[in-house]
Amino acid sequence: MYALVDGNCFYVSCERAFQPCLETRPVVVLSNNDGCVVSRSEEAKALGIEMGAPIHQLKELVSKGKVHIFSSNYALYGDLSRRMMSVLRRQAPMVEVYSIDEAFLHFEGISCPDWQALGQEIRMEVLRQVGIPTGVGIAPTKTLAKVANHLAKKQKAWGSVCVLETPEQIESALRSLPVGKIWGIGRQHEKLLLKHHLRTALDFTEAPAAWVRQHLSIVGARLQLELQGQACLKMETIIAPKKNICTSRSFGQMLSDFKPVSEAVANHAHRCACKLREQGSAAALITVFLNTNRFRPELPQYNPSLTLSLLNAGNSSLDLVARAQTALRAIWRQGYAYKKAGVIVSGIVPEQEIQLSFGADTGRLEKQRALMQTLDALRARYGHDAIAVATQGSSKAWHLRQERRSQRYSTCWSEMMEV
DNA sequence: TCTGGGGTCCTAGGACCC
DNA sequence: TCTGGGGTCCTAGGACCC
Repeated sequence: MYALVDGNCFYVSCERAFQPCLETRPVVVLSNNDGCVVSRSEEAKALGIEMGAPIHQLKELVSKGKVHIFSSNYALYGDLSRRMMSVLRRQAPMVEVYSIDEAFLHFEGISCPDWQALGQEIRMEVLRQVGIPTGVGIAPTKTLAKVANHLAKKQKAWGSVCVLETPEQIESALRSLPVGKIWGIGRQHEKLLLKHHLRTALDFTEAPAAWVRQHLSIVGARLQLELQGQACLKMETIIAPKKNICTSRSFGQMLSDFKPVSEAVANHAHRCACKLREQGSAAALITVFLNTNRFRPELPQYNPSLTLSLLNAGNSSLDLVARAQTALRAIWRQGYAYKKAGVIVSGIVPEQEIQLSFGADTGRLEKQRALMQTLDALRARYGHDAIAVATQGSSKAWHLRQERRSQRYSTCWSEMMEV
């Protein structure tokens, strides 16, 4: 059996873990730049606040003090996520961390007389040790565990745990689930399935396999088998290195001058280089892109991007920042109000397998590697911003809005809660 | 006042090889 | 009457996920 455990409105629950007085209040957490709603408490949903709603649509509720608002605090959420995962690792022989707030547990070869009780125990353990309420779905395949988890959240009477074990339980669950709610069926496929009168997960499960294969590709075929109880999706317990890495941010305000945009791009390139070194990779390609504000169609729009190759695949912050600056200068046009910039690195290879160009300056590359090791050691000891490439600047004109961030209670000495 | 930031996988089609 | 039969690699675009 597989279990899917996920944190209820995870970011909101992280905030509540340190401010229990918000337990029964409407609470939302905003995206980066305090842009739109990315997490809502049940009470906030009841007020009609939609997922993804831009904050300016909430102004009335906010001014009347009807909803508590937080900027996102990824240091806090990341840390509570790690703690939640470590509790889960003690509950099951095999754990796959699927996202910041979800994990699959696999009980291979284990027969349990009472899955419902086990689910409750897992729930209580996470709640007791981390303070995060969760929902638990247990079933014979990952996709069915997702279905069970969905039902666990909907049916409060089940105590946030739902077990689908017998064919009767599975069939009745699938009958109650709209086809678009299946994990792996998105908007486009939902539209197609509805057009062919497949309205519930059960309809989809019983559709002719050849038809599914033809219209929804191998992915849909697997999905169907999973819903029929045949496990096709494996547990992925080792984290594979990323094949693309992107760092991008909207600016706190629109920017028309080169300098602050160039500082932002330098910061993003440096972050990409750090992420590459963290996973022991190097990149052969770097892309820089800019966006004007797409929500202001009356302003001139310009959304350029340029990909450059590196002479040798690398992960040095200095090299990547320099190459990103070259790309930025090539696409930069004066006269636009820019809203966002980003850097993507791709063509990723393991650090030890870099194919050097003919006549590469290996002495210099060796020096750069040593320098980056020192830089990373300083960052580890004194914080991410302890040392920077000069091009990153210090004006911070491009920085995010973040007006309502809570304290980094669990990762920062100076922000620890005092009792 | 004023809309986020990441990722993956699959397929079709073009270009190439013998 | 009527034009072979295999392959690989790369990329763009579309679908999906959190």
